[in-house]
Amino acid sequence: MSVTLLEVARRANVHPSTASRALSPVMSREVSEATRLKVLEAAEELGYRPNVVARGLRKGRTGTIGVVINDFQLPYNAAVLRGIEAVLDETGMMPFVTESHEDSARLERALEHLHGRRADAIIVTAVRAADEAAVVKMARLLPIVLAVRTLPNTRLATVAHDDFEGGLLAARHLVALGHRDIVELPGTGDVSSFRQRSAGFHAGLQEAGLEPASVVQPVHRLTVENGHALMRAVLARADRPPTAAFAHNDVMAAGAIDALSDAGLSCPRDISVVGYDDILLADHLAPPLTTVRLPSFHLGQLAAQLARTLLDQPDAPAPRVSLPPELVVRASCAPPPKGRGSSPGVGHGH
Amino acid sequence: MSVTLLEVARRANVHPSTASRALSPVMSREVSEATRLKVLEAAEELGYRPNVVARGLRKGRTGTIGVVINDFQLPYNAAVLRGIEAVLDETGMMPFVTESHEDSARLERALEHLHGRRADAIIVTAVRAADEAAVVKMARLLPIVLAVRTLPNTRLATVAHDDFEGGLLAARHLVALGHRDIVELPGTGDVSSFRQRSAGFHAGLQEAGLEPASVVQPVHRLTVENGHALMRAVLARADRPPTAAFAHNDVMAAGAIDALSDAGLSCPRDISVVGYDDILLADHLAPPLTTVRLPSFHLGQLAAQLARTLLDQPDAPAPRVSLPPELVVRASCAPPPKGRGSSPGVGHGH
DNA sequence: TTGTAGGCGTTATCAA
DNA sequence: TTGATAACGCCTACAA
Repeated sequence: MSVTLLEVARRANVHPSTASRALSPVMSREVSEATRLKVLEAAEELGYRPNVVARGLRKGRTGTIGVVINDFQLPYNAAVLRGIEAVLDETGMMPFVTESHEDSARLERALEHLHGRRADAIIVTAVRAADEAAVVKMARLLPIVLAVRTLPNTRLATVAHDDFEGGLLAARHLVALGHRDIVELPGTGDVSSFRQRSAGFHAGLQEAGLEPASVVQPVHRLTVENGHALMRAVLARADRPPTAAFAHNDVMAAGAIDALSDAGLSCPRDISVVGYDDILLADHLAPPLTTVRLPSFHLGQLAAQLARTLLDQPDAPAPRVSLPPELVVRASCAPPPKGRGSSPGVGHGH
Repeated sequence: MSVTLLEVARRANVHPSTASRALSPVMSREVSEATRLKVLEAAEELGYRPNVVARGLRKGRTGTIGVVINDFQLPYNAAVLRGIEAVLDETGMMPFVTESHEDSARLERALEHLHGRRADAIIVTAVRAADEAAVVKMARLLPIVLAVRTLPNTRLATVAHDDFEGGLLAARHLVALGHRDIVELPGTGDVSSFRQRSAGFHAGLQEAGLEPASVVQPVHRLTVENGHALMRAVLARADRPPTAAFAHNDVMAAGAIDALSDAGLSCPRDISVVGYDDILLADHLAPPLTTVRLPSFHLGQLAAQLARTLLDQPDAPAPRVSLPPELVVRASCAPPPKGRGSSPGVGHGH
C-alpha cells in the first residue's frame, strides 16, 4: 500500500507525532530545524503522501467542498465550476461535484451523499423551490451556499445575479428596436432565476404598454429540444407570429431559431431572438446570439469564497451577494418587419 | 456535530457493532429481524448518515473515483463526465473531478491530490506524452484508466476511440467532394488523439495522391482563438487559399470559420471546414458543422466500468478498448469553387 | 445472534 | 523540543 507517516517517522528515527509536526506548516515551528529536515528528507525519499481521509477523520475537516449542479452539459455550469476551482485551488481544497438533473429526489440524494462524505460545505447551483425543505434541513448540519439560483424565503448565504434586471434588459432591447409582438419562452417558475427573468421581462413590456403576444407553457428543462417545441407552439397558435422572442437561456434560443427555419422563417429578419447566459460559442451560432450575460465564472468564485468564509465563521450572518447582468448585443435581433412594429426607439407610449 | 453510529446504537439499545451490522446490506443477515428493525428505526429517527470518511479509513476504500479532465469548458468533457457519473451512480460511488488545463505540472498535482484523498482509482482524460512518467508512477499505487487520450508505450488500461480512422474519414470526405487543396489545423503531437487524427488525415490525403496544401504550427490548446489564428496564418501564407480545412476539434473549427468571415470568405462556398468531437450545438453553428463524432458519453461509461473492474481485480490484465468514430455530415462542407478541384468522387488518381 | 477488542492514519493534548 | 497516548467513526475477526 501507500507510505504512511509511521514509516516516515521510522526512517527519520523520530516519533510519529514529531514527524507529523515536522510536516505540518503550522506546527513545524515547534520542531528543531535539524529534525525537521530529517523528516522532510525521509518523506521525500519514500514519496510520502499524507492520507487526507485519515486526516479528515481526525480534524473534522476534509478540505472538500461539495457542489451540486444541474447538468455538466449546460455550458454555463462549466464556467461556474471553473470559478469555484480557481478559488479552492489557492488553499488546496477540492470541489466534489454532483449533478441533480433538475430532479428533487436526486438533489436530496446528492446533498446526503456530500454530507456523508463530510464535505466541509456545499455550494448548490441547481436549487428549485421544491428543494427548500431539504436544503434548509441540510444547512443545519453544514454551511450551504446557494449560487445562481436562490431561495428567497430562506436566510441562506446566496451568490446570484439580478435576473429581474436581466429580463428587463432583454425586453427593453426588443422594445427599443420597435417590437410590439413579443413572446417569452420561459423556464418554470419553481426556479428563482426563471421567475425573476420573467418578472423583469414583463415589467419591461409593461413600461411600453405592451403585453406578451402569446403565452406558452413554461418548460422544466431548458434544452434545445424544448426551445424548439416552444417556438413551434408559438408559431402554431398565434394568428400571426410574433416579431420577437425572449428565451430563458441560450440553448433554448438555439432550439427556437431552429424551429423558425423549419417554418420557413428567418432570424432576425422575421423574428428576433434574445437568449440568456452568453455561453461559450453563443457568438458563433447562426445568427450570433444577442443575449444577457450571466457572470458565471465570477459567480463561482464568489460562491467558493463565501463557502470558505462560512467554514471559519459558522455563525456569521449569511450574506446575499448579487452581481449585475449585462446585455450582449449581436446579430439575432433587428427591427421588426415593415408594418409590424412601432418606429424604433418610440415604443414607450401608452 | 453529526449523528454517529454510537448514538444510533444507544438509542436502539444495542452494541455499536450490532448497529453497524444491522445497517450493512451484507452483514444484516447475521442480525435478528427484530433488532435490525430497531436499529433502522433509530437511524431513521436520528437522521443518521454514515461517515464515509471513517468508513474509508477502516475499509481502505473511499468509494471515490478520481477524474482528471482538461477543462470543464470544453464541451466534450461534459459528456464524458456524464458517462462516468451514470455508471458510478449505480453503486453509490462518486467522481472527484479535477482540471489539468493542459499543463503537466497541474496534472501531476491533480494525481497526487487524488491519491492523497485516497481515490480508489483514477480516470485520466487529459494525458499527454510528457505525463507518461508521472502517470506510470502513480499507476503503481492505484488503478489508472486512460480515457480519450492514450499513452501507446505503456500497458495502462485504456478506453479510447480510433482517432486515426476519424482523421481518415475527414480527409476522405473532403477528397470525395473534389477538394485537392486541403489544410490541417492541428493540435500538438504530444497528445495521442491529435497525433492519430493527423496521421489518419495524412493517410487519407495520400490515398488520393495529395499533400497538405500548406502546413501550420500545431497548437497546444484547441480554443476558438487558436482556431482563428491558425486559419488566419493559412490565409496569410498561401499564394492562394486552400479550399478545405480539417480542424482537430469543433471549437477550433468555429474559430477558423470566424477567420474566414473576417477575410471576406465564406464557409462552405469558398472553404469547407470539418471539425472533430460533435459537441453540443455543433449543429447550430453557422454553418452547421460537419464533424467527426467522438462518442464521449459512451467513453465515459466504459472508463468508469473499467475502473470498477480494476478495483476488484487489481492484477487483471489492463484492457485497451477502442470505439469507432463516425462522420456527421452537415452544411460546412461543399464541393470546391469552380476550377479549384477535381470532379467530385474522382479525386483518387495518382 | 450479540458483544469485545483492535486498528485504519493522523493529529491534539499532555507529560517529560 | 520530543515522546506517549488517546481519539476521530467505523468495521470485522474472534469470542461468547
